[in-house]
Amino acid sequence: MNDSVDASPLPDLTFARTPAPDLSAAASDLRMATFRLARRLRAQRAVDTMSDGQFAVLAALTVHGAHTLGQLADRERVTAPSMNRTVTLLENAGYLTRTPDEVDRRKVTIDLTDDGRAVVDETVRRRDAWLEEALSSLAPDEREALARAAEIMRKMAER
Amino acid sequence: MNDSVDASPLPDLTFARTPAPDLSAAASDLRMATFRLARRLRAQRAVDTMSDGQFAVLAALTVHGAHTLGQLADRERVTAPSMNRTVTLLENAGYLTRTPDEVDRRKVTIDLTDDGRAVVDETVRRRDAWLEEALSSLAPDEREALARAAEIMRKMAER
DNA sequence: TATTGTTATACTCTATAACTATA
DNA sequence: TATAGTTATAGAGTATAACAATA
Repeated sequence: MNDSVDASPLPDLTFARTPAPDLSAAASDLRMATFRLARRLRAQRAVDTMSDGQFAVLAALTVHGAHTLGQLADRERVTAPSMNRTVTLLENAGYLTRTPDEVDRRKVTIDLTDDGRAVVDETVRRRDAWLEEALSSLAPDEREALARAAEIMRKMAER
Repeated sequence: MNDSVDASPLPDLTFARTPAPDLSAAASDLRMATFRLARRLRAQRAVDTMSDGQFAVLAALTVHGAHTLGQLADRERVTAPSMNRTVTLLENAGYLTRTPDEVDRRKVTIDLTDDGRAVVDETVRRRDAWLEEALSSLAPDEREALARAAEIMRKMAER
């Protein structure tokens, strides 16, 4: 276990707020709810010996296709040596492959193996299975409220 | 900088889902929205050289008061030696104090210093300030939808 | 003996600096 | 010279095992 799945990296802080009572209470509530649900979701994973950072690489390859090392490092906002290490671990585990670029021989193309794809699929399946179960036990109008909120939250996150 | 503030530990995966189209699409949307907003919020912090794990300790002390080492380790789901190391770093940085327990002299009481409290306050202030700003630019009915959703999300996270 | 905290040691993930190969 | 990737090295965070002090 390399990863405290249900720990609290960012605890949900309930504080008395001072300015603009309506908005600030809403902000605190939304912050707490977001962190708690994210933590709960993060606890669902397919290979629980895999770190978030490793899984993020597999997921990026799934969503955006093959990358060079530098592209992966940029996307995940880590340095090239850090990404290199992560990629090496994933390569050794059989989840991805490194292939020299035929055109520019300084580059390597990194892509998922079938096993790597399976890990991503299974993790996503577990997370959404848990969420679907939770959603199915809600009232229809509650589900609708969440659907609406999800759209707004994504818009906010893009600010 | 010890911490990739805006990296993507758990990328937002958009997949074609197979079963129960309504619920599964809703689940994917909510998962994505939750992770994105959480990531965006996490990027707001007072001391950007402080890890999430260190901040979590300060926040726990703020919310729940003084702890023994064992209590902190249990709360954050790490081992006692790990927590001991984190506490030592925070103690050296001047954010908390260790005091031997007068009654049971095996124990130590760990509590915030004024500096530690200031870090927590400032981080929470920044996060909520960002959120308040974002909320204030929404339509009133959107804010209402988020408020309702926050309540439901908290309920779901407790499952 | 059991509990609480600490130290010893090791492995992962991160970084910066230096190096190799290629453009 | 500049770029892409890698290797060398070090610090932070995690763990398990062993130890010291106290109950």
